[in-house]
Amino acid sequence: MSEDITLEGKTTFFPIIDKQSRNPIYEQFIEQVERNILLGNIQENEQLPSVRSMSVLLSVNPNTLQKAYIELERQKISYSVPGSGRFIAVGAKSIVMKEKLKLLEPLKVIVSELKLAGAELNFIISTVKEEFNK
Amino acid sequence: MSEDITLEGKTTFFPIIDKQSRNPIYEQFIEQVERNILLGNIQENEQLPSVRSMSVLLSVNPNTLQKAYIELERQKISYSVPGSGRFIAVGAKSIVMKEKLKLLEPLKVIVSELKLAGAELNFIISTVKEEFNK
DNA sequence: TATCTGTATTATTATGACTAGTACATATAA
DNA sequence: TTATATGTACTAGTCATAATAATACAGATA
Repeated sequence: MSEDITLEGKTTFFPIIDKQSRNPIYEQFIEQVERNILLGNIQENEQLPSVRSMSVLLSVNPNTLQKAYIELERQKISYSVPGSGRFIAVGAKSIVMKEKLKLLEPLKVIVSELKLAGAELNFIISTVKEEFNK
Repeated sequence: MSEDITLEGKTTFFPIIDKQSRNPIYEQFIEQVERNILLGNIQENEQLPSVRSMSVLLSVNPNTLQKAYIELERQKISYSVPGSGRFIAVGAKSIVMKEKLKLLEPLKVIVSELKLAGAELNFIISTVKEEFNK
């Protein structure tokens, strides 16, 4: 979903945005930042590309990216220094990890729907195992 | 999510629509029809409420419901007889069951994201078991 | 015949995502 | 100091989709 690039001397990441997707661009962007934090591609206190430079890279309006950054700020995943730049917060990874655990809820919904559709427990579990060990 | 009612002598179902939801009304409606088929609340060849009567029940525009019905038609879950009414197709339940198995894909996505977030396999599996046996 | 049913069409409204343009204050480096 | 890059804020406009509104027509049935 993304590849590393080098930008102005700072190693960073290059999100792939699908403008045709039903998911809003700003949500896709947040998703990829979080993903790269988990992957270790983005470290604490590392500087993120500015709204303006990223908007050029992705051919996306700066406001769209600012919206994404504001949401990351709200979640304490990054912090901004006016005039200086935007950085990954200390503890960002653990915050993302905790947030991702909320995926257990949609997981439960899917399991209950699969059960209703007649899927067997062992079938679901083996699917989970297979995917996990991939 | 829904409760049984009796309408014009025909036992049917009464979908609960959340107009504030991000999910379109017509998708919510389809979801509940499918759910009630799986639950056995709607049988094969059973007549569905007409676009007009259902629109009154749900305080929703007839066109919105027609859109939902057309999609159910497309999936061969129901069929319509102009002038007569709309009915659940033979084999509808098995079609819905097959369709619901597509939920395995988002299930896999969630599992891989949970893995990335550091969740352990046994933790995921016990969550699945717990939900399944609920 | 009256009334129910599905079907089709056009127009309008509401909302959210996105874009466009501008402005201003702060931090940093030349 | 000055120039430039940064974040921030604001207003307006575009675009697509969902939903509504209103109407019309044809088939089935009591």
